[in-house]
Amino acid sequence: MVKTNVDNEVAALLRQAEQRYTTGRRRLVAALQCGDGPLTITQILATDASLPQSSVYRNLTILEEVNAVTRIVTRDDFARYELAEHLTQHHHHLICSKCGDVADFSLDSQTESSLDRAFQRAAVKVGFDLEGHRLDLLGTCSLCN
Amino acid sequence: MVKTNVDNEVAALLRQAEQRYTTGRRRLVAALQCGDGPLTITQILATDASLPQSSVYRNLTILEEVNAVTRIVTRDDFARYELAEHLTQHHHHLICSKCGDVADFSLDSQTESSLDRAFQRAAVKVGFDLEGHRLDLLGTCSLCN
DNA sequence: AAAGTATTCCTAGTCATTCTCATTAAGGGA
DNA sequence: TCCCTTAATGAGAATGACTAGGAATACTTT
Repeated sequence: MVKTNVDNEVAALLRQAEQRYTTGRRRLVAALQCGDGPLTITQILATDASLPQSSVYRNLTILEEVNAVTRIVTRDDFARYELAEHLTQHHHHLICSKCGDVADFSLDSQTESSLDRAFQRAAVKVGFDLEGHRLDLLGTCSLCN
Repeated sequence: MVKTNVDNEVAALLRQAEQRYTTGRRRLVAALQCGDGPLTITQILATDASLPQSSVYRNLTILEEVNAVTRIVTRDDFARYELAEHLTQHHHHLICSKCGDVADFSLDSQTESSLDRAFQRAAVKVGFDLEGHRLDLLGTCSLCN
């Protein structure tokens, strides 16, 4: 299953950094796989009440350092976390300006690669060394309108 | 001049909301026009030392409500502010992952409009009411590499 | 099983941001 | 122009998401 693969890959990433894949970290990764978009700390704690807040913060930091998790900041005043793209797939975000929720979506690969070329051109022009991009669509989600 | 136009438009936006365009707010708008990208509170205070911190925060909030200013959150733990797009022009951001600085850039209008169409298609598919988009290029700025 | 680490998780900070409220400025009417 | 009402200011205190300290606990290796 997908879950097992992700587990294995996260375990490998942690091992490379001489970190353990403990029960708490497994539960954290499992919680992140639940939502269909990045989750806030509060949502994570709600998903798995056995996780203590301070450990969630610390382990998310470690998982981010190890490149297993990505931290996302929208306009709310708290961060959201999701599994890194190489563990899932390249995608973007739909951000609801009413409820603040964030959901995933993808563009077809043709659009995506023409985007990449345009971005690369723009970056080179100003001497910027391009590593990636971030694309968010802003509007109102289907639940809010 | 450009400056005068922006001033007039900001004044109109504030008046619509029954807010005054006071000296402090004028200085704040002037400061925002200085950088070639969104500014942090610290940068604003450095640009115009006569502005008191608490007023800058409050007035930025008001200017944002009135739609004269946009608040931007990157991965740093503090916000950046810029004049709203309708007061300047549509643009995107180059975010340096080393120093955290944010600079503006634009795509040619052809690329931009094909982007818009692709986004609209993706949004419709999931019942999302699209209002705008946000595009950031991540990498290293010319000063940092 | 014991020693040596890595990890947990409660607690107490930290710091960007927001609130409070006494003071000051702006705009309207006489 | 001079009040007069109301909005805006600004210095300091409070808030709240997040982080650091450190004693207790869980692995791992021998």
